[in-house]
Amino acid sequence: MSYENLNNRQREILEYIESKKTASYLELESKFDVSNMTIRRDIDFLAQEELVIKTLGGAQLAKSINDVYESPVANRLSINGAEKKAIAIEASNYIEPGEIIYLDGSSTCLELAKKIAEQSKALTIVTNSLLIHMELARSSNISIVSLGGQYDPVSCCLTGPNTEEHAHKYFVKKAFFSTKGFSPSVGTFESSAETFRIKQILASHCDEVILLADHTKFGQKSLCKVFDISQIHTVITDSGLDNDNRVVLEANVAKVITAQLKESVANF
Amino acid sequence: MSYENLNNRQREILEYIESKKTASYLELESKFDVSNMTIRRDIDFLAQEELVIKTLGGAQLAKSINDVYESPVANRLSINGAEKKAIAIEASNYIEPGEIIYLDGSSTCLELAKKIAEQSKALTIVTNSLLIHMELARSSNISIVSLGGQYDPVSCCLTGPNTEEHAHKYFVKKAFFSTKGFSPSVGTFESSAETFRIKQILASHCDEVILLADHTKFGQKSLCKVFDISQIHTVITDSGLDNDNRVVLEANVAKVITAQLKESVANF
DNA sequence: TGACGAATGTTAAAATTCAACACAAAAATG
DNA sequence: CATTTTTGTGTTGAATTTTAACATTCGTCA
Repeated sequence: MSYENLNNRQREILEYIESKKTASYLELESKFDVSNMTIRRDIDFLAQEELVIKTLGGAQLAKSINDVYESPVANRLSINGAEKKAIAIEASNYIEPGEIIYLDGSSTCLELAKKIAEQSKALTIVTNSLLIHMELARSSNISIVSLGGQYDPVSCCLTGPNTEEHAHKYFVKKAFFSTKGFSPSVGTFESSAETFRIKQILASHCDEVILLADHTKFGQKSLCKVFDISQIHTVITDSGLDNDNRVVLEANVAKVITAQLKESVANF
Repeated sequence: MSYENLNNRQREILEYIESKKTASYLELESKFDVSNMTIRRDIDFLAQEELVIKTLGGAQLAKSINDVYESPVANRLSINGAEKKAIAIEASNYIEPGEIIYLDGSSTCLELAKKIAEQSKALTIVTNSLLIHMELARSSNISIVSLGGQYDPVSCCLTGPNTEEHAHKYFVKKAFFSTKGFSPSVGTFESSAETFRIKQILASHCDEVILLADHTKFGQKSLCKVFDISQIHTVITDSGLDNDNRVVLEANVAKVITAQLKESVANF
């Protein structure tokens, strides 16, 4: 599922298919100047990973929720997929039936939304992410509240002043956020200011601010600081976190939950 | 695309593939007791309609925007599909580049949204329908504004007091509505009061109220009246409308646009 | 009835897939 | 440093699948 399994050629083949929606073996053969069999094996692999679908003389894009999912957010999904999934499982277990929850529009929260939709807890979920809304809409036990506003095609989220105003109306028990970068002594960082205010509003309208941050986020800083470390009640991370960061983290936030990663990211 | 093109066997094959996600020609051959070639041609047709994807020895489900689309609204799409498509084409031609538009959450407006997404007019579109939002999100020329609020899984729309409050903020040039029933002397009717207010608010916040009503809607009344005939500026209907209704309609609304139905619903 | 068109069945040629083996380069081992 | 092992790639031909062309059946309508 995650891109790190792919070698260069496979990655390029996937990108090519992503751009053209479909490609023939012949086409790819000459484009990459390798034998038919090699392309064939690459496609076999990509098909196993469910990234493409094999057709007669070639392959086409698989993406189950086609167009909307071809968003940058969806692509980001594949990065550190195992960590995000593990964190999403821990996070979903941390949610009690009946609770009112906010999910922000990050790829990690999208994973969490998938887990939530699979379970059948009765929940009320507030979100400004179209992708999360779509995932949750599959489950009949979930009452969904969307913050309206201007749609941002890059993040697949609703943003802008009207979203912010709408956000002021809602109060939730647990608010889940992800982040671009996280310093366990300083706080969280984002590269754009787009969703800055919405995150701030919801953080001040909840009982518990929960940060989902896999170990690769630690130490990364970015353009603007969103949350001060003192605002964060709970952090859910994965077992890949090094000890130095863990010590600082545990000193600065009230609760740390660690999702256990399986040793190998097995492809069955 | 719409189910009425399909014969019984094709419909059953599709249902079978929908339930099993994938099927082989062999499997289908014996299941329907026809020759390999017949199944093959059925699958070819279903693949042309983009309902399934051909794979080596069979086919698998295509469903582009998977699960959410299995909603009651999406199913309603297939009813009078030809009429709705024809009306949607007329309606999309009636929209000028740069305009600000409202689309309500009906199946006819969803068809219109598809047509709009296919074209590349730069538009700003306000909607409270998740399905319409998803369709429009495919096009990069469209600025989408979502009315937030409580998600209603039956209609796939956002409703409730917060949606209404949000709706008060927006003013559009043309507002497109559909309806459950329509009397050309009285007005429009809905069977539920859910979206009543939102429709009313937008109708009072636009320059032009446009009703999309295929000929089957005429004469149908229902639980509650939404628009008085005097509120409606323009009606787009199809050529299947009988003369009596047409005379009354033209006497009561300023503009009537008629979408021409093709005699046969040809498969190319 | 019989001519017509649409849907289905039959067949064989063409194309594609697949599995087995061959080979070379890179990595691991002693 | 030579060697074994592993990994990735190429080649081949048999097996399978697809395709196109033609044959047949069925129902409809003059």
